[in-house]
Amino acid sequence: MNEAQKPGFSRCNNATLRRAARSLGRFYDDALAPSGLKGTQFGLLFQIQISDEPAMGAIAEALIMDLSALGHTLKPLIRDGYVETFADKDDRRVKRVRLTSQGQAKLDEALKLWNVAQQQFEEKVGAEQAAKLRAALDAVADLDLAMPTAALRTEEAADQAP
Amino acid sequence: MNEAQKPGFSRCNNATLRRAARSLGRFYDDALAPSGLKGTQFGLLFQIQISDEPAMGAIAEALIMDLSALGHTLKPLIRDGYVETFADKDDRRVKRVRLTSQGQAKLDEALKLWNVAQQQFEEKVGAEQAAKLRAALDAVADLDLAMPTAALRTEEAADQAP
DNA sequence: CCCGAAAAGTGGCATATGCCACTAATTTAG
DNA sequence: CTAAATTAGTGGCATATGCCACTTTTCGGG
Repeated sequence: MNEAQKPGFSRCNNATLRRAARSLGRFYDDALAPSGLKGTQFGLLFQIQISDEPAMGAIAEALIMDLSALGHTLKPLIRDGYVETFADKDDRRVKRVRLTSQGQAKLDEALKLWNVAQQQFEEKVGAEQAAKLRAALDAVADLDLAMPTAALRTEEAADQAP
Repeated sequence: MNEAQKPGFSRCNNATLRRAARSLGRFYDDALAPSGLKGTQFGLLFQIQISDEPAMGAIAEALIMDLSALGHTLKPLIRDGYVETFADKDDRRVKRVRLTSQGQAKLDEALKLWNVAQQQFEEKVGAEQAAKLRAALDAVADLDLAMPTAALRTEEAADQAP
């Protein structure tokens, strides 16, 4: 097996990324623990806050996550009263989401904890370095990746055939 | 709210990392789909292969994942006959893991698919850039992060008080 | 040799994510 | 305007991960 053929000591970009995500995830989770929120929930609440009563699809797109996954993830937050949903006025298919006042308060509380973790992290790797890393990750996330081979034959056909 | 206090447009290192992981994860999952393995399973099988009948704890440590999580993740692979476990000769607490011949075959099969995805990715971002990114991610994963405040009072005490 | 502390896993419970099959509501052909 | 195609979500099923409470073994003193 030649060099290019095997993941060397984890040459797999995906495996490396997940490993780092697990590691950093635990750190942020620990930091946010006092608030009772997980890092993912914090991120989700924040995304909702900065958007204007976003539709579920909009959130899913922004976070590059499956729509149904978003629905699942949202449930505990709705159950705990941090978030509420309501139908769009013009398109009844669309369900919009917003923070409740309780959710806003919880987010504010978590934000303080988040700041500590974030600063701790940036202190370790350097603010500039961290910014570069985030930029690189955003670039990766927004890549237009698609398998060129068989699997997507359908899609290709759709593009090439009338 | 001042600049440093809010995650701007996702200034959260953790959120950015997870977002990228979801995105890239789907790409690799799609690529590996024909083999029936998920990206995580592929990575786990690979890790087992390059180790010498590793103990579960060793695998968990290498992948920076919770030991119990590893146990859960391993179940489907054992169920499908790709992996088998056996007790360590000297320490009955230790459970070692190895690929079955079937697992080895499956890994070889998946490796071909992985190569396509990996090359596709490196073609997009550049091999050097990808290597740098992996290095940065490994560095982040191996950071010795710990909250300085209350939560770890115990640990601090253990270090300072005899 | 016996006991309490430490180490390695297991099982249960909860969240995180995805895919697929469906349902409801819209939009677009004809 | 009506039927086909598209869009937005939901619910079910399966894997991914973590934490906590235990159980089983070891190990380190007395």
